[in-house]
Amino acid sequence: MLDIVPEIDTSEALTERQKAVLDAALRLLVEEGDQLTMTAVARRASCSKETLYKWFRDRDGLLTATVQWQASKVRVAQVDGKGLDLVSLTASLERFASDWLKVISSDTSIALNRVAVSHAGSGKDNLGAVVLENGRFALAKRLKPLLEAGRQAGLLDFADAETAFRTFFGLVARDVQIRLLLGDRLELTEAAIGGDAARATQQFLALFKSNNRPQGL
Amino acid sequence: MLDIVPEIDTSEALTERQKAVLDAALRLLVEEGDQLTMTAVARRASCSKETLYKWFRDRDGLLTATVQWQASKVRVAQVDGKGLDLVSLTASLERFASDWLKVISSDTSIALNRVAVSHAGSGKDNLGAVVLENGRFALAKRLKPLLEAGRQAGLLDFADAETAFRTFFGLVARDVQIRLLLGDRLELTEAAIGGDAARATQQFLALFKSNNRPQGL
DNA sequence: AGCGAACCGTAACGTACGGTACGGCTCACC
DNA sequence: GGTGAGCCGTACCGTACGTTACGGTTCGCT
Repeated sequence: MLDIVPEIDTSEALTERQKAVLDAALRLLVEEGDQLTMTAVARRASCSKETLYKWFRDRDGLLTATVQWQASKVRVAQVDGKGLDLVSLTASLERFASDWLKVISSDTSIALNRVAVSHAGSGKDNLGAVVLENGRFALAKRLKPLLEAGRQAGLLDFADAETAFRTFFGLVARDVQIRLLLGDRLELTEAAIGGDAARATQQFLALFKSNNRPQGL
Repeated sequence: MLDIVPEIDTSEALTERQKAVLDAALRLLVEEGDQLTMTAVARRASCSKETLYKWFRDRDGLLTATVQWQASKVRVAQVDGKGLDLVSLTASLERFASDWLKVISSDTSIALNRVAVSHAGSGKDNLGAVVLENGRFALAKRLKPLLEAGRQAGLLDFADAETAFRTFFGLVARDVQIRLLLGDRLELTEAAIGGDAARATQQFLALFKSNNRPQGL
């Protein structure tokens, strides 16, 4: 009995019950690491495996839905470029840096990235793409308008917003994400994150501030 | 029949046959992704599973030995700080950056990091620690003397070598490693790597060159 | 030549897990 | 009150894989 299974509605239209199931999957993923078996999810969510398969088609569908459900909950600040000056630009950049560090150092992000990395190693890479789309690329989409606004306002000087973004990304994240993914203990206190965000922002401005461009670039 | 199994000699004293087995495991890991089953390794290496278990105790031991075997083959350039001037410092930094980009973008590194990340998610994190030790921390151990020499020579100005290293790391790697681990196609040509290494080095020097320190740091 | 250790090939075992089937319960709707 | 859809709990199936066991073969050593 082969049936044409409709595409899972990956972005929205989740019932409250389904959200609760995905929350349970999320909690399980964070707590138990890779032990995200269908049986465990069903038990944790107090639902049947049959329901999981009906709602999410298969294990991959459940994982994808879980990642997207988490992504829909995490939204970093969005800013507009109205009346931008150096002070507000600096504050916005620091905010972005701080938000991003908080995200990538959260247990949830670590767990989701781990499962996505594992998944990317085994053929179909949809999960990794979803994580990237909702993580690094979503951040770029939100940060680039700010960078462009900074350039329009004559505060920043760069040739390519993508390149500028990647430099900012590197200055902020450094070795944090890979170390956390590899299991390195590296607790980031609120204060440490604030300091790192300020440092990365100052370094970024030092490299890209208008009329203050360092030689050799 | 319980036997006291001696600790696996994790660093050296591998017979040629054992090295050949680890090479086979490495090739399999790169080609087949996470399908590194004991059966597949035995078949690929033309040895018996019994031998695998005798030599490496269990699957974790085999993975660990494989990682260390690969690490023993990859050695980035080491430099000494004799007669250091800005030109040679720049060249050395570029060399480090280029080597590191080549390493993290290699199929082998990606495969090993993937399996280590997966492993870190499931309890015992030894593999992740081994990868970090032979990757990011080994790089730091080799780069820091150069940075210190640069400071001694009055070329660089920084308070903490670790912090300076992490900034360099961020400027070089940016989002490359996480994107590759998550399955993003991102082929780095030889030329692109060279350009990135030069850019990262210039940015690093702009931030840390002596008497040229940007304001706000 | 004879012996024993090491190793190969393969079969077998136990278990874990993805996926399916089914009986029973709840509840909205007629 | 009847009915049917949706869901829970659980048993079940097939398979993949880690690990062990074992017979046969090679090979160095005496």
